[in-house]
Amino acid sequence: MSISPQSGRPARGRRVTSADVAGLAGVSRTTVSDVLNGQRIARYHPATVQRVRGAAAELGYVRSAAGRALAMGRSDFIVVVVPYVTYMRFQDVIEALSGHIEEFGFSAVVHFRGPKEEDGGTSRLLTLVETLRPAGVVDLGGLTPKEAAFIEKTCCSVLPQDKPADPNVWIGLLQAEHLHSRGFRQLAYAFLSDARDDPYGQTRAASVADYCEAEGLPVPLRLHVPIEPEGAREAVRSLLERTDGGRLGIACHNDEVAIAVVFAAQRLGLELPRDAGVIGVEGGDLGQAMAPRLTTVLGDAAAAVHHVRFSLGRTYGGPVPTGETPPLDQVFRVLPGETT
Amino acid sequence: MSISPQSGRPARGRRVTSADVAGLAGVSRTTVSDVLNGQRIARYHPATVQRVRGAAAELGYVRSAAGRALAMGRSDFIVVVVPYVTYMRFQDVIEALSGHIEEFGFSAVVHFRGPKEEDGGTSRLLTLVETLRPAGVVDLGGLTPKEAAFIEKTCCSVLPQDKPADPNVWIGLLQAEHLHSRGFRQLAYAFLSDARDDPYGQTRAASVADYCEAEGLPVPLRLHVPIEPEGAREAVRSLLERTDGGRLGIACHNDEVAIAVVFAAQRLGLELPRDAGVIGVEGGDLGQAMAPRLTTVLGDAAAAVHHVRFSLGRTYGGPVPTGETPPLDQVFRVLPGETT
DNA sequence: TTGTATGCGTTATCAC
DNA sequence: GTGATAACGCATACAA
Repeated sequence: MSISPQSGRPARGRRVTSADVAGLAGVSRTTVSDVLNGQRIARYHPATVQRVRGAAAELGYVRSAAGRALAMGRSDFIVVVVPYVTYMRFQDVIEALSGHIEEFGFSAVVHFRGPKEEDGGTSRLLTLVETLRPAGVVDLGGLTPKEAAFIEKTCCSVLPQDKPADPNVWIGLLQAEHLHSRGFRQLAYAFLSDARDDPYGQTRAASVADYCEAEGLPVPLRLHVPIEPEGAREAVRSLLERTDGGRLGIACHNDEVAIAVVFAAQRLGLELPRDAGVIGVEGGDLGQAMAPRLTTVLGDAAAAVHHVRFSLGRTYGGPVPTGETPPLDQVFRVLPGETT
Repeated sequence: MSISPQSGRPARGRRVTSADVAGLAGVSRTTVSDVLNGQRIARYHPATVQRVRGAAAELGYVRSAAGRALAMGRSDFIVVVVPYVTYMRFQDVIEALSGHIEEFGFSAVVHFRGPKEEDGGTSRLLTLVETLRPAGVVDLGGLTPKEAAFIEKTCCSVLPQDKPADPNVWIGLLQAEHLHSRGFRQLAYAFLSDARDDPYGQTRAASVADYCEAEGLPVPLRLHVPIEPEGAREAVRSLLERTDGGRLGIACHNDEVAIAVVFAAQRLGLELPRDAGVIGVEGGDLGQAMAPRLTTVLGDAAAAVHHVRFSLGRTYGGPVPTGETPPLDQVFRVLPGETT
């Protein structure tokens, strides 16, 4: 049994351990652990606390994730699962989410899902989760119920637990509502024609369909639009052939698709919004910078993930977040342009 | 001291450990470790190897990252550092990178840098690195030399070690070259006007400037373009005031900026490419779907990060990757549109 | 209020 | 060829 250094600095090259801090501060490792975790800080003499903190700072001590995870049975990481979708304003979401997660003392680990990577017991995600034993998993969509159940059972909670009105439902609704309010009765949903599975698009399209049914509008048409002039024109043309010639309101998967549709329609001799209406989503300012200005659904990334903060607070009992979760109708709103 | 289960299945609820596998297979933990890591597999009896593997599979055993990291001194994670830039085709890069990383048996942990988050000893990144003790760090740009040195010193290697011709240099060069070849002699670089620090933009602008100097062109102008109609128009107008009226070639930070510039120029009565030229970058197909079709620099995300695969192979001595790293002029190329 | 002993799951060293 | 044992760094129940 080697003698742990009871005083002085640890040998250079070795990583600083809590024993080193304890040695420098002249206390036990237990004390160091308690103080640095703010566990039972009240019980210790203030001077002791200061000594420990000073020693830790002086040595540049930082807890080992490995040791901690091993002892506690789970790590301080929270895995953020990003579905396999093309999502323009994506970094903003991650940024906001990371902020919330770190506020609770965790570190965000972003995991991008691959194409058609479901179940199969041995998916990358499941392996990561079993390997890393994270404190939690934040689902940005695309997690199958089976997977979620598996994760919950084997290791940790999946947030948000209470599916709080999927934002995609709201987005589809806003798009349909807006188009209808502008006098479009025959609606269509434009998917991004792409290898991606697009769980978001499915939900939004379904939401549009629900709106139409509720309002007594015809069943919405569907089209798949590639981001490329000829393909987009083809898609729109084939769409027009399927209509009775009435004014068509097209809800698009994102602003990229919307832009492709707008120019395809123009090339086909349609005039917007006289002959057809187009609305995008994701509030890229991009659509606003071009002509015609694109009508779109503007989203506040930070607000959109705000409810995760509540889930975190509830699950990990940290400081209760202040402020209310913004209602969805404040998170997303229609930004009227010149295409509807 | 509790008796470890020497046979039978482990208690339900407990996680499966290598001792469980050892028990079921009737061997020691050492053997399990060796076999499952393919360490000295030749020395063991084939039947033993099979028994161990079978037991592991049956129990659904998966190594604990924590235990492994603790014993080895470092984890099997590789941190991918994403700079604080808006990067349209960003998911593709991460995807390709993750693929490479997992090919070597590591897991990718994507870390997004925040705004103005440099040095300061206690940055999020440095904490993560010291906490997680990753096997390596992949720098997508934005890591200061000081930070890189610190990381290399305290824990692990930073890839790619041999800065292989920064792609951004190449991008700037391509843009400048193309504009020049279309007869534009007075160039300008359009930054994205945004809170982001934009290490990419700086490099690209510098590259454009270098080209101009080498070719005897006037020093390129600079402008900052917000993605929004009025602001963009203002930026372009103020740019025009600073020129002698000659044809202006504008290299843009990305396609978003380029689109904003194109429409701003149109609104100011300029006709492209007669009065001015605009070239974007990032090869969003987006620019191709609109009118006028945008001239842009098309990039192959997978190819762009291919050199990281080599760095990985060199550093971790895994299977030597096959195929050559594609030269930069195959990774990026100009896609001519109607704006130059 | 502080120290001691033990376990977490893995890998490495060495004895058999 | 295979097995026992000692770290690795931290947290925690328990003894003092």
